[in-house]
Amino acid sequence: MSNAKVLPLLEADGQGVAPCCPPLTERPMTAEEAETAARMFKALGDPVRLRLFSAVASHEGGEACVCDISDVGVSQPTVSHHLKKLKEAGLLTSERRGTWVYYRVEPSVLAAMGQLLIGASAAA
Amino acid sequence: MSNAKVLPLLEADGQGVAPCCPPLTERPMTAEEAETAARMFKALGDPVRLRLFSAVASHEGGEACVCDISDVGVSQPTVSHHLKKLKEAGLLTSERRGTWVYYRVEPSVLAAMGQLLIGASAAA
DNA sequence: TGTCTATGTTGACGCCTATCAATATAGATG
DNA sequence: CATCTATATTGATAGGCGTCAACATAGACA
Repeated sequence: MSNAKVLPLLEADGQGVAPCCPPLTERPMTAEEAETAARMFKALGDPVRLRLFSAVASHEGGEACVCDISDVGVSQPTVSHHLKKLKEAGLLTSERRGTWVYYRVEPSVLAAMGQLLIGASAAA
Repeated sequence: MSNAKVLPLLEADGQGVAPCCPPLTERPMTAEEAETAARMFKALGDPVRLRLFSAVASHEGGEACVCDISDVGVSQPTVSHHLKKLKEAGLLTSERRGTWVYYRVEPSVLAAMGQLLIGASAAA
């Protein structure tokens, strides 16, 4: 039941997800939209988290065990802390398989963020 | 001489600009790449800054006077502070025209950030 | 059950930052 | 020059956050 919650940037939409906000350039964001979207940008606003996220996103299958990505120059508790933040921001999901925990990036989240910045582009 | 400096995410490339980093999903980012890119995400990671940025980006001509966008629920010094941060992050440039100061968004920055998230997409 | 490995949690510490009031600066205009 | 408006800077304060050591938890395996 680790990942039952809905991603902050996205809203449940049947079986898929839909972006929360219009592109940045379309109209001024409302306070609520900004609150939601900023949470995600904030999550990527730390160099260590960005490296962890990139490590997961670029790993084969779009998922990686913590042990595969934890070589980022900080202590193990700090890695765990950052992965938790990325999870809370809706950027990663996790699943335990035996001894290891695997983190996975939701492709639609990347697409939604991209649309936020650019406008029309690839959908998940 | 307000905007002589080069944008952090981009590198000077003749008269244009080129992205600093490969897409997040291509390979794990290096520490340096992450440091650079995180600075920009961090700048957008505050709700007030995100609203200010969106207000400028969505304004006609891609630029706006401070007086046009400062209705975001915080004091005038705070608005000024956030605009400065966005400028330091390379997301906005500013120019004084008479009594007013106009902020402008660099389109290539949006494209670069989008590429970082999605991969191939629109170039400036 | 005991032990080992992998990962998460807690508590503490120091730094960063968002915010505001007060003040300063720049340009326009009288 | 005096004054008004628009924007920036300064200084102070409170809360957030990144980091680590110490400890806790969860599976695997003997």
